[in-house]
Amino acid sequence: MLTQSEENYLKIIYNLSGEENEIVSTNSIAEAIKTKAASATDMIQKLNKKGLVNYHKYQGVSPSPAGKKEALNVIRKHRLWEVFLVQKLKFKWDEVHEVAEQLEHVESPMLIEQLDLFLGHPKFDPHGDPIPNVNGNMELRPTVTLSMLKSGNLCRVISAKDSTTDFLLYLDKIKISLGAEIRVLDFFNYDGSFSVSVDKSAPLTLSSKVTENIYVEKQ
Amino acid sequence: MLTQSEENYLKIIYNLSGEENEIVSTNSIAEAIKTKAASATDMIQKLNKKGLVNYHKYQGVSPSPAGKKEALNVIRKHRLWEVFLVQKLKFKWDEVHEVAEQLEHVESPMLIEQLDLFLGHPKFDPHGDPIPNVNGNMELRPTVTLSMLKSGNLCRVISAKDSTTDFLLYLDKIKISLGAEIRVLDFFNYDGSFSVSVDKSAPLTLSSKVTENIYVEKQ
DNA sequence: TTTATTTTTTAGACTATTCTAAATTAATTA
DNA sequence: TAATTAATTTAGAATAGTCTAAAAAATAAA
Repeated sequence: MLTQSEENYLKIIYNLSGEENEIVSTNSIAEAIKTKAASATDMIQKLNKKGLVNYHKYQGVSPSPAGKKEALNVIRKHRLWEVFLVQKLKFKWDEVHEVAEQLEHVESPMLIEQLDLFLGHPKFDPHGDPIPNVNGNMELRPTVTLSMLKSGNLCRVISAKDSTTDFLLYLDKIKISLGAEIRVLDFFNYDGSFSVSVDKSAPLTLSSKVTENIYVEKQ
Repeated sequence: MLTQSEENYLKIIYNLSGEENEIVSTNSIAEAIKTKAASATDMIQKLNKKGLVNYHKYQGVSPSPAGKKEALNVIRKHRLWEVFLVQKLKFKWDEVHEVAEQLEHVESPMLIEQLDLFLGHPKFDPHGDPIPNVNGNMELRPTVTLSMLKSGNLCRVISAKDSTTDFLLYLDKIKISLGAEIRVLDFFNYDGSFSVSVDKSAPLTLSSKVTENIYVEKQ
């Protein structure tokens, strides 16, 4: 069993390390976790003793396979909770992080599996980050925007490419929320605008600037 | 801001103290929290310094108004999460406690208000315990059982009077879950059995033993 | 009411985490 | 390559919570 602090360090080391398992500096970890380098060193050494990171004094750290597995589990929990907060509890996309930081440390495999089921096994969080499955596997970030679809296509909203408050508020106003189902009704070549129906609503016109900034999953 | 440990102590002191604000012994607190009396004394003194309990050496403790308020907030969170776990994530009524013990410490007033809204402002948890509102006010435990209703009455399931696994499994089997809407279709004087419709299902016959053990809220 | 028992508190130690300040190593620059 | 700067680690202290063992107070029993 890992402590909250250990989980946080592992998650951040994994995130900073990236796909290529690059070596991460003590300072970058300390900065990301908002603590001092000395504290980071202490924890790194603790994680090293537990076999969760690869560490060589003064050289930096990278996650070990075991540490990567733990990190992915925390990330899975974090992102599932973010989906829950946005889709079910109507949080704005920029309000979820702090709460998800707490929820991710709740320990109960059953809780997470049931939450995943309840949310319909989402593949991305509200920021478009992929959600690892129980085995730690996940998809690549979404690449299909609403603007790429044709008349008649049906899709589901994954996230916003532009995550400025202005844009999120606009989406909120026109009732386009994460998980919403959008049908493309028409496309106007003249200005690139779309006519769509959101969750079976009356037709709505969206400018090309808007459709280019909405990531969707084709149905 | 209170620590998790402080919240746990306050909750337990409040629970042991009861409606009458009785004085609670150090030993009973230690036992309830599964720790040693010496540890309980330490924490009691800490809470006393913070003005959250009334304490006199060797005499025992009781919650102060401020401590009571904090305790009720934790209890509110605990019970709302229990409802969520049972109603939305399909936990069995005896599986929720451990997870709710963790979730209750997540700090975010917005989270709890939105959760409350999402659940439809439930007044009782799956064990029939009342859920305090934001001001700490709550109803008395439910007293109306399904057996007290008449033909045509509509009600919502609050909890089970009998919480043995056997009974809970039976309820599960016949699809009577917490929050389910039950309409009384008919009553048979001969054996006291009821014909009911659960969530608009086809008629179902329930023995008097069953209807007497289901707490409901009349609609 | 004195003695025995139980309860509660204190004292001192231990773990986990964090911090500051100093020491050490690595990297950069002149 | 030597000196300077930056990054990292160690040493030692602080806080929060817990524990065991011993002391003190309250309660029960003889």
